[in-house]
Amino acid sequence: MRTFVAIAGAGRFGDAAAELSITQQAVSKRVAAMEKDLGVRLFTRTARGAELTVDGQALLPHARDLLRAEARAVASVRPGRRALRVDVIGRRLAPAGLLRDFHRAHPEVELDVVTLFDAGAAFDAIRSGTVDASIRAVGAPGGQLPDDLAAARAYDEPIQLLAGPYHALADAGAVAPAELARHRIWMPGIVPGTEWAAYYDALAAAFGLTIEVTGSDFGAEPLLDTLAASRSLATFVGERTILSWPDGGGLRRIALRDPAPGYPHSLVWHRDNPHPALAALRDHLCAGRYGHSGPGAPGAWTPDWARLQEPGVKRR
Amino acid sequence: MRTFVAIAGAGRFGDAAAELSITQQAVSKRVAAMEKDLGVRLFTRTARGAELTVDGQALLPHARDLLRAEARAVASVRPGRRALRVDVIGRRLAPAGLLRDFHRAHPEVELDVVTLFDAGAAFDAIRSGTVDASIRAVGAPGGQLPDDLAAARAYDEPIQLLAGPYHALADAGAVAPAELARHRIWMPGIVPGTEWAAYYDALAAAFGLTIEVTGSDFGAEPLLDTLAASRSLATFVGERTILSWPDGGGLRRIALRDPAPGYPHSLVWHRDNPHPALAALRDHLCAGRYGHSGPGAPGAWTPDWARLQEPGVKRR
DNA sequence: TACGTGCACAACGTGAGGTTGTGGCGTACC
DNA sequence: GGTACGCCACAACCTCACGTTGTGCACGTA
Repeated sequence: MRTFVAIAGAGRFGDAAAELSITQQAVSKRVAAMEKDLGVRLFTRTARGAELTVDGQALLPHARDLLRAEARAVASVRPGRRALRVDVIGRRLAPAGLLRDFHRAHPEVELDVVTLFDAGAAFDAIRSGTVDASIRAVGAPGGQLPDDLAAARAYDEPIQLLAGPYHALADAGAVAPAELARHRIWMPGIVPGTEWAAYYDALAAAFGLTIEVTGSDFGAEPLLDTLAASRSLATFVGERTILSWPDGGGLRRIALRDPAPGYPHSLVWHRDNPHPALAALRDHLCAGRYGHSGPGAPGAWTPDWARLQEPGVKRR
Repeated sequence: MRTFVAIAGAGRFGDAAAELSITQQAVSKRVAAMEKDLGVRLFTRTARGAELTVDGQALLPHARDLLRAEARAVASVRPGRRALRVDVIGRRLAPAGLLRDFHRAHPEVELDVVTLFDAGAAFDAIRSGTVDASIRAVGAPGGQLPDDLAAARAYDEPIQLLAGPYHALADAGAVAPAELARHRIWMPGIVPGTEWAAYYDALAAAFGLTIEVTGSDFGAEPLLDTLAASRSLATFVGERTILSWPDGGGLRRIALRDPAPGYPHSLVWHRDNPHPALAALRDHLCAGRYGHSGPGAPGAWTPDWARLQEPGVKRR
């Protein structure tokens, strides 16, 4: 393809060969092979050089696209001056949605999204420069932020109850967290020691809930399947979580009020990271575009340990 | 890249090897070569298979893009069921703009734009199935449409006068064609026998103009350069023509009125072409979205030979 | 007609990339 | 904790894809 584009630009096999630092004969062979593979003639050979055929004209923009895609692919892993690389806790969860918003707002910023195993791996990756930022809850006991990293609250995601159509609360417009003490909350697959576990531990302690984490995590589909059929089981889900459920299956999201628990997503980055796009991301996420009200705000609730990354709170 | 994507999907070198019909060792070598080329590790090898590193995760979507681009490139020249291929007379002229509009309105339609040498080549290409349609003026003497082709008027593009800031008409809001008999109109590079030549011949005859076609065509830039500095020279330009002029250079477009000459762009296609997107293109272009008023319409002018492709006019 | 220009074909050599065979390492299982 | 298994890496070998040089042919031009 590179040869093809070079010839189309140069107009002569020989010039393209010089550009590619190979012989004219090699260019001729490459074109012959390509034309044989594709089954069409790409150039008309004239006495003054080579001109694109109709098929060649049609192919040319696609060939350029291909080369651009290759350049982007290589650039995405080039150390130094690569695209902004951000870790999210899951591709269907709110942080990925925030990044999609950012990408829509700043289409010029090259963005790569990755998913690391846990907060420790994320912090290590940020400190080593492997990734530029992470969006996750920070401050949980046992998962302290290293000193050379900085964090700022981006989004307190309202937590909702997810229940099937036969559940007692199925038709409730909203429910208070304390009211859930009388119901079964089931969240299989929550790994102890993670920030998720710390958040739901704090939530359970604050409102006297019992959250069952028993059962292996077979993935989202069996969980939703079970929920849809159950009269007593419900689970928590973030407002912006995308459910991989074909048609909804009768599952409903029930808002929590009085207070409304929020999951505290923060942007984490290295204090010394000079990546220009990082500032743009920080501005986008932490400029109050996504609401976060803090634990003291009326009607909202977040864990105590999450308050450090709120605006205006200085660490140390 | 294909190997890389296959491994990322399969999770194991061996499975990817089976998928690609090569040995596991070959896959291992490909990955090793790729990692050496890029200078980064793409997979972490575990006892249960291979997992993507952060760099691998960042690369994966770009690798998929690359494969998609390759598939599109190959498909663009595949005989049978390829993208809709339309010939335009120039990439900066109105027909290309119409196709951009169409692409915006129907982003799902794969569209390839090519440029053929003249009407004869275009008709041959359409009849042979090499291209699906052409947008050009048809009906000019000597360039009759073959019987197996059909054409429909798409757009009567208003013709404007293009003049520099020192030209006598520079500050005229609009001018009548007949008034231009007293001025020099210069259009170098108009090839005799083309539809362009036929159109401007008809225009000159209708309003008593003298159009100078002397001088070789050195491209658009020298022409515009000369125009910008001239007190007496002006040229005709289509309303939607994109001028490759850095800052306008003081050039101004002066509308023509009483009557307003229009250049009659028609869509040409083969009567038997079953390409599904062709119907969509025809609907888009010929549904009156772009005005065309015909030679008899008050205030407008097109050559007599252009009337056959107007709506409601049956051929033969 | 002779010459210059530009692509194609032929013969040839080298190395990229495939194969088979084998070894090391981590995990799981008894 | 020994052992068996699964999976990837290394080594040796082979082959053919692809580059090279040399030459021929077609076309346009002086």
